[in-house]
Amino acid sequence: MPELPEVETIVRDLARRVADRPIQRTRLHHPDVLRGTSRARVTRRLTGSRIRRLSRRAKHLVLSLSGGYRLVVQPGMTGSLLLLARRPAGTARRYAVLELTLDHGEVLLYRDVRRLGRIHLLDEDAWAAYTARIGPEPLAPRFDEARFATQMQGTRQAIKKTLMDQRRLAGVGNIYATEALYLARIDPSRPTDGLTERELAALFRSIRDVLRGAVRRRGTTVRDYRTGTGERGAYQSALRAYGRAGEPCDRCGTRLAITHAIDQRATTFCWRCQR
DNA sequence: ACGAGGTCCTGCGAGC
DNA sequence: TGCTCGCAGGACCTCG
Repeated sequence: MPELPEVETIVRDLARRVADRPIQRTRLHHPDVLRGTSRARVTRRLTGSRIRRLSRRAKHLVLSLSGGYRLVVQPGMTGSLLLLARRPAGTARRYAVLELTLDHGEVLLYRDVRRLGRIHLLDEDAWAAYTARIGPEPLAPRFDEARFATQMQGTRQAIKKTLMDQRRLAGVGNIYATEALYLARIDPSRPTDGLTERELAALFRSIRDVLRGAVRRRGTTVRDYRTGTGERGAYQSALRAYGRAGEPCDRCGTRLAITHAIDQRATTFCWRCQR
């Protein structure tokens, strides 16, 4: 669910508010989200340490801790991170996965309805290996057309699937891949290695435009996504293809089509303007 | 190297 | 109203 713009929004909302604060207590309600670590290890490393900073890498939230460890949270489809004045009670406690009690009784809460999200606890070396497996950040100042073209090289799988491959490009998921291809007027099922230099350039621009626009509007809330302050994003009203199957294309009026032929994921597109 | 399909989970809306 | 079915923003795995 949360793709780059959603995770970026959460980080912008919360980074300053959690930086340099102590973790006084750790409550892990669903250890099944842990990967490569155990409840005991997580509790031991978190409790009594301090949050140095909260940042984003691709679609992942990164909590850097004193002591050199990083807690990496992949929100998956339905995860969200919230800073609360006190422990959640009643229905707010439902779906709580990890509760970190900070000072002044405030609680940093990770909740995740479907629990497809994952949590890793990584030391410096493990983090280096983890981040090395992820592709470049599309909004980084140094990321340019040439780098994008290089990342897309050497595969004939559908361009939409390549865009969503986190090893090739960081942070793009189903919504923004769909939108970027619509804006660039490229058929999502085209083999990646068949795209011209010109088409790749158009796609490079549309990816950045779409992601920047979505960050500006604090993300897309289809259902579960919430910002770091618990609000809904606003980019859903700016979507031009995703979720609009059956509606007219805003360029040519043709009804937008939907297919599940690419990686079993919903893809909306205009068969007339996307070639 | 690639595509297909299963797995992890729960909730929701559609249709009967 | 209550049931089942299919689908949902992600990522990992195996198999052929």
